[in-house]
Amino acid sequence: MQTRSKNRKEQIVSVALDLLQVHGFENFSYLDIANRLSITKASIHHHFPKKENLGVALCQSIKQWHEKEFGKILANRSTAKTKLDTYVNGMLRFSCGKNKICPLSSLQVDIASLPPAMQKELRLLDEHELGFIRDILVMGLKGGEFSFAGDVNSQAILVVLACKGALQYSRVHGDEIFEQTMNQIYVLLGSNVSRNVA
Amino acid sequence: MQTRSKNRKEQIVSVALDLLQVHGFENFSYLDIANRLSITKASIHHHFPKKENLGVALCQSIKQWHEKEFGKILANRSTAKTKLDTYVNGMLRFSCGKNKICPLSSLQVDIASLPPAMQKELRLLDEHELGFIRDILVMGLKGGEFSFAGDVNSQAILVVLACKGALQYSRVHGDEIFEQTMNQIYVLLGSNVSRNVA
DNA sequence: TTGCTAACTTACCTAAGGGTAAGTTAAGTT
DNA sequence: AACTTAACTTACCCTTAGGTAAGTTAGCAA
Repeated sequence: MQTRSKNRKEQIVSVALDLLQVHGFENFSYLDIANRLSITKASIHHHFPKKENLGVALCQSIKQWHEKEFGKILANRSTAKTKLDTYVNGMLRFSCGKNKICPLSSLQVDIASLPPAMQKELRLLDEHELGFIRDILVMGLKGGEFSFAGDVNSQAILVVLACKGALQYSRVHGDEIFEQTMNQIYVLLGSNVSRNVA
Repeated sequence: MQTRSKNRKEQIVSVALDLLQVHGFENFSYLDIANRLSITKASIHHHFPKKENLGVALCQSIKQWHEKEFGKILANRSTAKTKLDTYVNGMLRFSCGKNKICPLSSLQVDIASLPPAMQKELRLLDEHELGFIRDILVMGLKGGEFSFAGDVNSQAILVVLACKGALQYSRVHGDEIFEQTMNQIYVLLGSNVSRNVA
């Protein structure tokens, strides 16, 4: 038998997060988690009776992580560009190592099959992240670091979409795509680069 | 019993495409398709012995559709902006009606679980689409319609990512997000709008 | 009309998924 | 040492999934 652990719940959520980023919520099973932790399926049901419970816990865990990291980034006395960079390279790339996608993207795709409780959590998560990016963009605009046309909110959405999309794409087409796309995003945020007119 | 149909294969692929866009490849079953067509599961196995076969057929069907539509758009004597618009509103939005995402996005997310044959097809599909968008951007630059900084190829990736992402996002957060994001993309492509400097 | 072929159906098999019930055992509390 | 609690395990259940085998039937061609 296995040694018991007090933080088994966290371990389960942690493994589930990893599986979520690789296979999606509907495509991993309690058995997958159990095998990785060398415990039984039923043991996971003890901590999370239904998969929906695990799913909600998963969302909340992501939220806590977001709150912590976003807080750190915003508290730092750094430029908007640096903040964005920390988000991209410190959070996105780090947590979404090779062959992983952003957990929120993963959930979004499965939205139609997710229990309502998870849908609700996901919406909150997305909005929270979006607000964070918007804050950075506003800061960058005010400080003269960024300069772009159009609405700030729309631009924030675009930046988030593009980061996630680049991650998703690079899993299929290789890592260079990510760098390339991120560079282009920075360009569009308005570093004073010469425009590409014919 | 059901009346037999010669184009059953196409019917199956067509239903599968719909299910792919709503639930993802791993999350629909032969039974789902069978029910919609009022035939049996085994009948589908007759046409597509393994699900992988159906998956490859699905990819090829998408490819044919792409080739046809891309061809039409490029042949049209219209502006680059109009071409892009036709792609977005005529193809993406049309084929990805409410609560659907782009089939390629759907497959990308599941890439880790897909059989190699499908992975290969997916890569081809992505590259084909990317080339199409790049052609439009190049045309727009040459004609003076577009004006943006940075590399054309990177910008093409960004545009594709953003469109797909907007579709994915709007399924979770409502339809307005799509319009909003698409507008912002057009702005970034360099309509001569005043820049948003503080 | 006969006969071949392809589109089916019925009836299975096996594995895996989520989930439950009841028992076991480790560890802290009094 | 006795009691309680919570972390587990074993052993199930039911349903769905992909897949197969063998038979049936519709439709076309000779």
